Amino acid sequence: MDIPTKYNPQTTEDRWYAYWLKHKFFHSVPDEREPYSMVIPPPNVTGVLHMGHMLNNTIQDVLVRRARMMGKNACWVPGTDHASIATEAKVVAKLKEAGIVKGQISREEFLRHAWEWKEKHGGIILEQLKKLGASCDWDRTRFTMDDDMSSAVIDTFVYFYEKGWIYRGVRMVNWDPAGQTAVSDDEVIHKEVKEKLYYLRYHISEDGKSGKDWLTIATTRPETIMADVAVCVHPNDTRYQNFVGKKVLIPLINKEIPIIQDEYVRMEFGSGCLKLTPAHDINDYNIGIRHKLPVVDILDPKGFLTQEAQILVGEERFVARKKIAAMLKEADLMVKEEPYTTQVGFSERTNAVIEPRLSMQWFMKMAEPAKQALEYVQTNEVQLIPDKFKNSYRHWMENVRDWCISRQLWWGQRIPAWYLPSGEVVVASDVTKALALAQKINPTLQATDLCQDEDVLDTWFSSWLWPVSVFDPSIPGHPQKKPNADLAYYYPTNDLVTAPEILFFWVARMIMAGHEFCQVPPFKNVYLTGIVRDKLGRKMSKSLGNSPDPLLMIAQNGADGVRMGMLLCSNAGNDILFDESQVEQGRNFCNKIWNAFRLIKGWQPQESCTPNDCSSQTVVWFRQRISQAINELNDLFAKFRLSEALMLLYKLFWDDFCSWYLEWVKPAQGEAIDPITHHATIELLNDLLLLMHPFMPFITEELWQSIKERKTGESIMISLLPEPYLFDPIFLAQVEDTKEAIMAIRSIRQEKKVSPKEPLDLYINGILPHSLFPMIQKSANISTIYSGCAPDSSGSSFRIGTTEFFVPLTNQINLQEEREKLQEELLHLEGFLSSVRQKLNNPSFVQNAPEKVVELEHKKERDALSKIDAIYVQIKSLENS
RNA sequence: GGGAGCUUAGCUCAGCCGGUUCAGAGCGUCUGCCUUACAAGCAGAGGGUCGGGGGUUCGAAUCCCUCAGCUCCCACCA
Repeated sequence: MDIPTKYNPQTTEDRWYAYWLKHKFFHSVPDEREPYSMVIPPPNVTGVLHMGHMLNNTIQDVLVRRARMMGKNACWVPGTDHASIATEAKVVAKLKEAGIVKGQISREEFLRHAWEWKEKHGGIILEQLKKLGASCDWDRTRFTMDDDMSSAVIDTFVYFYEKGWIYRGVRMVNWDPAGQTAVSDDEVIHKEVKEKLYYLRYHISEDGKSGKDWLTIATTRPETIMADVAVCVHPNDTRYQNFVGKKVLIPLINKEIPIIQDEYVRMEFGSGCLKLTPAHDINDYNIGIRHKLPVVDILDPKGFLTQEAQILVGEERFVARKKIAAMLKEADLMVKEEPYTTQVGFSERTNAVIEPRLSMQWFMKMAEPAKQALEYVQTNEVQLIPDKFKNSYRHWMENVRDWCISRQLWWGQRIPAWYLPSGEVVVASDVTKALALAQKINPTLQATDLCQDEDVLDTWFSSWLWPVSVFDPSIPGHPQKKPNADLAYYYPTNDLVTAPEILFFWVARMIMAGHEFCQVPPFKNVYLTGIVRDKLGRKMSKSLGNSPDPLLMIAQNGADGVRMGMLLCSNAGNDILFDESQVEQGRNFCNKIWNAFRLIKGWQPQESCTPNDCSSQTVVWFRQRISQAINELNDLFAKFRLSEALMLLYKLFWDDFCSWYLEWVKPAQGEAIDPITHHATIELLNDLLLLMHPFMPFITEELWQSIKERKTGESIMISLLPEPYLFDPIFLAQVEDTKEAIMAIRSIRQEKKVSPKEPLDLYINGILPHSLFPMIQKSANISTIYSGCAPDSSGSSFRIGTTEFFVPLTNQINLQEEREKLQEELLHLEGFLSSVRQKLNNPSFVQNAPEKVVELEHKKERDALSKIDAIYVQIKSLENS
């Protein structure tokens, strides 16, 4: 036999993936079967596979492969997201390297570069998914900026605008000075930052001149004082009563601003005086509105100080902060500075510090859609797994704010709004329609008079359509239209696998869009994975360098091993602490499967052989065992407990099949196997491979193809999972007792230093069926098994349930030791008995506990008594010998 | 500041609508083995007063209260 002793994934994986592709096994078209559909959470088009993707997509692949093997028409739609900010940032950086500045080229030119970049790097991540074994329907690959997908986005915008849910307004937004765009609240990450709290001296103005009195004002942002429009104190603050109505001078620029009162101010914070800077702080902005204060904006979109600032013009905001601090000190206007820890918002995409900024943006009203999206989850029409996320989902949906959907970028769907010279705006899906609308306002207008909005839409404004538009992009914006065959068949999808961090801004919004355009939510189950962390619990990140390279890992351990390593430690909703040694376990398991195959492959059945008692009983047992396991598996899958399902298969294969089944049916050295057992074994291995295939697609295909003659075009991945036979739980439990007996005898051998090669006798007194004796004989090397009580001779005894076992041993026995062991067991049993009796003698127990529980205690009592008797007999016989 | 969750063996976790001798699994550890598929292996073994304290109950890892530690989400406190 020339099969290598180690499984080599490299030689098989690419071959089988190509085979699957060639035969279009991943491809799905609507037919009469029950559909099973799923859409991939589209990764960033320019992204690279990381561990989070690995976990996420492994889970999806397991679900989809299993559904396919259950006879369903499985369709897993892949694709990528245009990721407007992230991609635009990358393209800008790339252009910069080539000496091209974004602001100096036209929008069209920039987009040409962006598309070029997308074409070049766009498919990488999808190619990587193939290495993992992902069985996506690649013919359906979508991109959120495909023409028809973009049309869907535009039509959706027009639809909601006409419905009155989209509006335009000046608001304080989260401004990303690096990306130079507004971002939504969800894209702002708050981090704790150690900063300084500066206490500044604002002199009271005496006719525009610096008076002798002054107020101390605490701020973390001294560079914004030039934008101050007032100083604010609490109405109840007696310290400052006298100053209210007076004016102070802004330090350095000596601009006069009023001292006002507002209850927002916290008297105990800082000095109790708050400087109001409406242009650069949301709270100040709101107070400003209440008091009808002006707005002075001193920052440009890039975060540099403007002419308005009068001083430090052209300085970057953080540079300006340092410089102004020095200037204030110099001018003796700095009372003190102290360390201060505060929350600062960072842009998720560019990591720049978010600048609150007033600007004209487009918003979508969320109150209405959120109500419906909440209800679907509350009623479990959309089931969150695990459901602990329901609470925070509800909290978010009940406190949802309007969604800022415009982005000051070029890469994305451009907002379909056109401005008239008069400043009025019309919204339509294209310029022709826009002109028609405009001409209703002013009939003399020409297309050239219209000016389209420069902004694009938030990426999520396209992603929320994903489960609809991948099937039928003509439906978003047109709910009255008849859906095409794909949408009618595949929608709603079954499961969605994604990360909890995008539960709100993606999952919830998909539910909203699905409801609006298809009247039903886009999926039934949402499986929320955890975050992949390293074994120290740190989030895996590029900067920490603690993320292993997934492709390298696959190359070293095989995709099956990696998939298994990921899944073994991942429960829905729990973060996974990933350690590469887990992948080793997966690799080892592949090797185990491989070697089981080697053994079976090496057997040469001989027609003249007939099954012995041990083999036939073993086959009967394992058929039932596998059936029991199938039932358990179905249950675990129904609850999405994938790692437990995998563990069950791991133990079923390694322990039950390899350690017990194969050892029991294995012919003695030099002997041949009988054809019946041989055939049964191949069938059982076949079933095991089928069951494992969703988790470990490659090795199972490789072996499935080799254990039997297969025709071209056949594949394990399109085969049906085995159906369970009837099984007898009592019989299965008896086999478990049999295994325990064998282990006990092995343990005695080890303890008494009796070689496994030396045959022993065994006495069994109890209910174990004789049909199982051959298994004990074979695995424990027992020459004869006697039924009945132990003889009066030296030896070692043990009990399993109420069955007694006795192994006669001649010289090896230390009577003293044996007696002590029995005494110890006796003591334990008596203690147990007394605790049981205590319960039974307690009237309130007997009265209150369910009958079943009381009866159980009685059984415990009887069993304990019988065991105790047996031990007494044993001790007595020890003394006699 | 508000909300959610976690704490069980050296590690990762299951058990938690109270009641099977219930204290479990995998990995790791220790001991003995190159035993005719596999040393990426085989056979054995050890290991936890279920975070601390209190309560409810005939009975608590499981329910309640409290304290401690950790994590995540949300939030406009200069």
